[in-house]
Amino acid sequence: MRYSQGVKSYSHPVLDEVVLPTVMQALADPCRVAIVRALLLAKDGEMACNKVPLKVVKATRSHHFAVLRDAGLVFTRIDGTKCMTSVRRKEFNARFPGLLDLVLMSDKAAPRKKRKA
Amino acid sequence: MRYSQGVKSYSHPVLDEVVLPTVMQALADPCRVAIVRALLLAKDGEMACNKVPLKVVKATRSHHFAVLRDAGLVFTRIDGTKCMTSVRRKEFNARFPGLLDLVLMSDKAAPRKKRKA
DNA sequence: GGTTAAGTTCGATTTTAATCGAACTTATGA
DNA sequence: TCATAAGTTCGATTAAAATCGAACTTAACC
Repeated sequence: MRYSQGVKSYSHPVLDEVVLPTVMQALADPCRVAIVRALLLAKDGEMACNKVPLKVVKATRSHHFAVLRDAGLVFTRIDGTKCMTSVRRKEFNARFPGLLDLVLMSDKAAPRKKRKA
Repeated sequence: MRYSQGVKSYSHPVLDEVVLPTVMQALADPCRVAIVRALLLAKDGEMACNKVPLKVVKATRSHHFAVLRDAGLVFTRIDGTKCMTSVRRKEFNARFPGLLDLVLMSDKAAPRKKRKA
C-alpha cells in the first residue's frame, strides 16, 4: 500500500503540461464541478475535503479530489489530520483563461447527458 | 430503424438548456476537440463530416458529431447526400464565453489521461 | 497506549462511453 | 433503374469511469 513515507504528500502537475481534454474530462462530472464551485466560493479560498457538501462516500470523494488535482485544477496541502484544498486560481486562469468563470456561473443542476430518441 | 420521414433531419438543443458538464463531457474527447478545431478553422466555417481528418470509421465519426450536436456545439444542415456542419459560434460564445477560444488555442495532442503511480 | 477523525488505497461492481462491422436510408448522377 | 457516395442506426465488444465497502495510515487528543 505504500504508506512508507513519513508524511503523506500530494503531487501537483505543472500546468503547461496539462492539456485541454484532461481539464474538460475533470469538469465533465457534476460532482467535481460542484467541488470547484464550492472551493471558489469558500471564504479563505480553501476547504477540507470533508466539508464540501456531496452525496457520495469518503472513498469516492477522495477520488474526485484526486482527479481535480491531476488535472491541475486544485492544490491540496496537509493540515494535521485534514487536508485543505484550494483552486489554483492564478495559474489556472493563466493557462485556461475563462474556464473558472464558467464554472462559477454554472449554477444549474447537471442532469446526466441523454440523447434524444 | 425509423427512416420513415421523407427527409432526414437533425435536432439542435436550445443553448440555455445545455449545462456545463454536458459541454465539458463533449469536449473531453480528443477526437471531438479535433473536430471542433477543424470546423473553426475551415474556410466558410463549415465542413462535411466526411472531410474532417480523423482516424476512426464512419460510424464512430457519426457518433462524435452527434455528441457535439447534442451538446449544442455544432449545427448540421443537409446538403444533398452530405451534411455540412459548423460551430454555433455566436450562440455558443454567448452562453459559454471563452470556451471556443480555448479549443482554438489547444493545439497539443491529447494523451489519454493517466494517474501517476 | 487507545481512540477518534480525516483521508487514502484496494478490490470489486456497475455504469457509461468509445469503437467497429454490417445493414440500412437517402440523394445524386450515370 | 442501378450504382455510388455519405451518413445513420443497430448490436456487440471493449475500454474507462464512477461508486462503494473494507482495511489501512496518519495525526491529534485524551
